[in-house]
Amino acid sequence: MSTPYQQAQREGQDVVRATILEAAKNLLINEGPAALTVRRIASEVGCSTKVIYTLFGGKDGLSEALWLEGFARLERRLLDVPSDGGPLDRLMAMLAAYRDHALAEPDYYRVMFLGALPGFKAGEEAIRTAKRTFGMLVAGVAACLEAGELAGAEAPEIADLLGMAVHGAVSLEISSYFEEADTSARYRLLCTSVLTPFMTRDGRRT
Amino acid sequence: MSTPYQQAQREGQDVVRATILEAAKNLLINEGPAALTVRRIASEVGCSTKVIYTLFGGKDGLSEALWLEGFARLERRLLDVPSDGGPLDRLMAMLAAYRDHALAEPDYYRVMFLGALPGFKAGEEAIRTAKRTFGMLVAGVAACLEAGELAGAEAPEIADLLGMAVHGAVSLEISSYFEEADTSARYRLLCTSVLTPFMTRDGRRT
DNA sequence: CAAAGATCGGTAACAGTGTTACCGACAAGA
DNA sequence: TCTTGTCGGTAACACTGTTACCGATCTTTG
Repeated sequence: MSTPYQQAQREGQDVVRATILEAAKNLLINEGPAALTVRRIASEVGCSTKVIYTLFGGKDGLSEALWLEGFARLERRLLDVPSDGGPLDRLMAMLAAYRDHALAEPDYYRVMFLGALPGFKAGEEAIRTAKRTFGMLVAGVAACLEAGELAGAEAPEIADLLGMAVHGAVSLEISSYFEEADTSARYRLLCTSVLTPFMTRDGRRT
Repeated sequence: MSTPYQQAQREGQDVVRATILEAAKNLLINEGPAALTVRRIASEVGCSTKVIYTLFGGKDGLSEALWLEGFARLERRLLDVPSDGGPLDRLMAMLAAYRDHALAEPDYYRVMFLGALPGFKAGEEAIRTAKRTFGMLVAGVAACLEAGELAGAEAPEIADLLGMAVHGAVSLEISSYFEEADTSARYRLLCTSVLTPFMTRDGRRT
């Protein structure tokens, strides 16, 4: 029960919503999370702050939209990882892609994992999305288990270990806690170290 | 060249400074980083906001004081780790103490490593303090290398790996990204996994 | 077709935040 | 004693997220 006008209006609102979100994304990437104020975004798209409140329900809604966008980008990046070679090679490539993505757009990583948007707490849909993205890592580990290149624990367990280590490495690197140049080799070393106890003779040969 | 009055005044300022810092610490632990506003702290100790600016030079100065306090607490905790057993046992105990401390006072950990105080960037002294605390971990690893319980890399390199993994585990656990109960065992598993590639036969026997 | 009702959005305000200009009170030095 | 200077309280400024008001526009009704 909706007139064509209502439908058009709703579509128009979707366009406006997308435009606002686009402005917010540019602001986040170009000037960092501190620039993400309601007034600034409104002035960027040339509307009043009220529009953001009716379309996003406040800054938290906008924060959640950016959160989801960040995970969507990460997911796209992980899906782009080629699957030449064995499952273990692919898993390592996924871990490398995770770091590359975080370093390429660190402010998204700050929004997703470092609480860069003060006061924002992820809602239900956001958490489901995060778990789905993390599931790609679990699947990568499961493939290695099936192929016999890893063994000794369940896939979620190993994926948890990888997730923790990888997150620690990336977040410290983003915060520039370390200052050495060869961070990439150290990252690879961390990943292989975590996986070593689960490597079979088959896997080690690779 | 200072009159007794000036000295007394300076000591009095030190007392006031300590009082304000105490109020800030209580506020941080009891109500979290969001409650740390200049006006709130001033009203807590019953003075004007101006005092905080003259004694700390703004909120950043107070943030840095809290940061230093957090590292001091962590350092005390790490120094309390008993040294019964071999160096590797002690290293593992230090890693466990690191997590215990972070989980016991998570808001301090948020201040130190998760940027809970928006806009605050660690200064020179703060970074030196952080490096000194991290040096305790390096020393723990070095002891293992000397005792022959670890081998295969330099102490700072292994300590970096441990630091990244441990930080990732703790920060994800604080953010309650995982929801399982047995996080302690998983943490131990992560630590041993990272160390496995560097364990000698001697170390493995323990 | 005109009038009543509803929804959207712009203006301007409110309650917060960090920060500072002003100004009175007090002690040090001439 | 009088000037000088420092310290601190008051009140403001610029900024934040958020919302009450109110005019404009569209839908529905008589």
